[in-house]
Parts: sequence; C-alpha cells; structure tokens
Amino acid sequence: MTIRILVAEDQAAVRAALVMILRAEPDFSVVGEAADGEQAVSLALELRPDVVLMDVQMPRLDGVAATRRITAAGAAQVLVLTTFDLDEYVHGALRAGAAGFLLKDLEAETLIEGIRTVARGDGMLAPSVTRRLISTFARPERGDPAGLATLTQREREVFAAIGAGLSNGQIARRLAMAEATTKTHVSRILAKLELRSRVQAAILAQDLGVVLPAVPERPGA
Amino acid sequence: MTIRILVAEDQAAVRAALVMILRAEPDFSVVGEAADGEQAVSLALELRPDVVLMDVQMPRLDGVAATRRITAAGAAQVLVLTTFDLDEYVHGALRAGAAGFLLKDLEAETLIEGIRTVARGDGMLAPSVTRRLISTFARPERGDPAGLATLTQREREVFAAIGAGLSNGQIARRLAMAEATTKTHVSRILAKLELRSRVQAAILAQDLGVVLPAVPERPGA
DNA sequence: TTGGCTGTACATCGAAGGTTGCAGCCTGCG
DNA sequence: CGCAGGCTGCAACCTTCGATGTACAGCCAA
Repeated sequence: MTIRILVAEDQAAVRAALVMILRAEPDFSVVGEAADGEQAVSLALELRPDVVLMDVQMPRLDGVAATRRITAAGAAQVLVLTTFDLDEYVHGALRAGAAGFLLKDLEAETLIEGIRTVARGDGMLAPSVTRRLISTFARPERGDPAGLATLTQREREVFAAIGAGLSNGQIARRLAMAEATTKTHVSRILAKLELRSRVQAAILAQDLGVVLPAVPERPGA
Repeated sequence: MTIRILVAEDQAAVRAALVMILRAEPDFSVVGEAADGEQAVSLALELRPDVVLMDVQMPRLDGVAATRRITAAGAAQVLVLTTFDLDEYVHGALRAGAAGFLLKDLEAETLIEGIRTVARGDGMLAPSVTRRLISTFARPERGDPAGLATLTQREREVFAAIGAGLSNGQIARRLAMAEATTKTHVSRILAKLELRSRVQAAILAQDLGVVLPAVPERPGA
C-alpha cells in the first residue's frame, strides 16, 4: 500500500530535497511536483494523491488558499509546511482544512512520520504549534471570570436566558416571573458584571458558554 | 540535563512497565510514583518534577482534576495518558492545563518523545486527538451563513458594531451617521437575518466572529 | 424577639431600541 | 432623457429596556 504524494513548493532546491527524502521511503511515491499554488490545485485534482505536501509561501496562489480548494474538493490530505511559525499561517492553514502543519526545521524522520500520519487521516502538528493550539482550545474555560461567582442562582438563570437572546417578556414566561421582576434581575446582573446593556451581557454569556438550552416557546402557554 | 519525571498510574503493573521504559533512557530520572490523584498532586508539589505522566482513571482524585491542581500551581508539565480516546477526557485534560495527551496503545519511542517534547514546554498529542482538535479549532470558519451575504457593506459595519456590544448612539458616532440612520440599518439587518432583536444579532455576530475591532471612544470627539 | 442581611418580587418612568415612511443619490437600461 | 431599483440617510412614533424605589419572605446572630 504505497502512499502517493504531491509536493508543492516553489523553491526548486527545497523541493528537490523534500522529494529526495520522500523517495528514500520504499512505500512512498512522489507522483507530482508543483511550483505554485495554481499548479498544486490542478495537479491535486488530476492526480488525486493521498497527501499533498504544501508550502505556505508560493506565487500565484498561496498555500493556504490552495489547501482550501484541495480539501474542499476532498482531493487529498494536505500537510502544510512552512519556515515561519506564525499564528496567522497556522490558523489559516488549519481552517482551510489542512490535516497537519509542520515547520521546515524538522528532521527527515519527522516529515516521514507526518506523511504517514496524515495519510491515515490523523493530524500532525509541530510541537510548538500543538502547544499553542492547546492553549487556544483551552481558553474557553467554563469558569466564573470573577463576576459570575457573584451572581445568585436566579440571576444566573436570567443571565443564561439573555445569552440565548431572549427578551425580558420571554424570560419572564420561561422562568415563571413577572416581566418587572426580570428587569430587576437584568439590572442587577448588569451592575454586578459592570456591563451597560443586555447586548454586552449576551456577548459575555456567549464567551462563557452560559446559554439557556433552546426550548421554543409554546404558543398556547 | 536530566528530565525528572513523576509517574501517576493506579495499576501497579502498568506503572511498572512505564517506569521501566523511562528508566531505559539515560537522561530520564523517575523521581516518584503515585497510585492515585491525591498522591500525584502532593508528590508533584513536593518533588517539582519536570514532567508528570498522568493516568486519567485513578481513585480518590481523577487525573484531570489532579492535572488542574498541578498546573494551577505551576508545579510541572503534565502529559496525560489514557486507554480511551474520549473527547470528554481530551477536552477535560487540555482545559485542565495538560501539555499533552497520549493513548496507551503507543510505542515506547513515542512516549519517550512525548516526555521530551512536553519537558521542552511544547505540546504533544496522539495523532487521532490532533485531528479532532484541529477540526474543533477550524469549526469557526468565517463564512456567510446564507444571510450575511445579503447585507450591504454599510449594514455589515453596523452588524459588526452590534457584535461588539455598542449602542445605536455609539455606532452612529463610530460610523459617522445620525442615530436615526443607525436604527434604520439595525432594522434592515434584523429583517434580513430574520432576527427579532439586536441581542440575537450580537450573538450571531459572535458566532460568526464578525466583531468591530475594539477602539474605545474618544471622549473629546 | 428584634434587627440586619439577602434573594426574590413588583410598579413607575425616563432612555434606548425598533418600525415605518420618505428623500436624496447613484447605476443601469429602455 | 426618463425611470426603475438599490443603497444610504433622516425623523416621527410606539415598544422594550433599564434604573430606581419599595415590599416581603427567609435566615442568622445578637
């Protein structure tokens, strides 16, 4: 079961080096080489390789855009390769559907492992990228950013309802209270959290993941 | 420069196997072993190892909670190890501050590489976990969920301002128009996106990542 | 018991938000 | 040209929101 690879890299010397590394593996087959993004896309669609090794910086069409087109077509797994460990590149590439993101300072062994990994359908990231991705992921820590802890249970319920986009009237019906009471709670919530409108409260609730489960109102009730 | 390691794993046989693998590396030093979460935390705080190898399922205090305490104290890098590749474990561990997450079906070599990686301060994830994490990260793809495309340029600006939590008055000043005009735009936006209040618009803008850059108002202007 | 404190509840009123109608302004087209 | 259609702009009017004052029940300590 050989792994068919397309190498997209504009610098001929680097491209040659990559191809050489890959050709050394008996079960790898470099089926094509592209010197720019446009070429990478058309070759990927034509050859349907298992993996596209994609440089970020390339003429005509950059690697991120090329990645987007290739993954949108489901043509191949894309392993992005770059010299610079910039968040912008990483985020762009991953959002574009890349299966992996490696830096060019890697060992040949790591590259080979990466190819195998993405060919399997798994993900492969450079360690430094992994750490930052974890941090990004971990950020939405469901907790009480100082203020939330000061809310009473009832206030928290109202807060969640605001986060769901409900009006005071809807909240009142949902939580079985008068609209006037809802307003009191909203007012207290805004004061405690130092916000100036329910819109800001809703945004905060979104950030915190505090949202009332969507239960459509019963028109008859 | 030896790497000091604490192994936290309740099953004695597994723990012994892990320790054996680690001791085979000349620059690794297993400085302690814990059979439950409580012990892991106290040993980590006492010994200050470079890396804690942490099992998820453990008596008294589970691995995720133990990880949270250890990382909160900044006592060590934690590399979480588990048999089951469950999202719940992964998310929990990463939110708890783990630097890595590996599955027990790994090769000894991978474990060793993982230890070195997290000891450096980088991140290490099992390939299948990496792929899912990338997907999670990529989800907030900036696109136009049907409705956004129907907004005019000006309306999009107002929409972004709503997403930032601004009032009509603030939006009017920021975008240089009369408040009455802002209201018109808001009204059109709500109609086009089939929303019933600016709160819902703000929530949608959050989801879409459409938010006006935060530029505090100039009081003098 | 009395008093203080907190959480919940309601009514009133000024402020902000949202709807509607309309007027310039472009661009494209008969 | 004359006109239609879309974008942007404004004002008048009604609705919803939010601040404020007040009330009352539960709880704990003096």
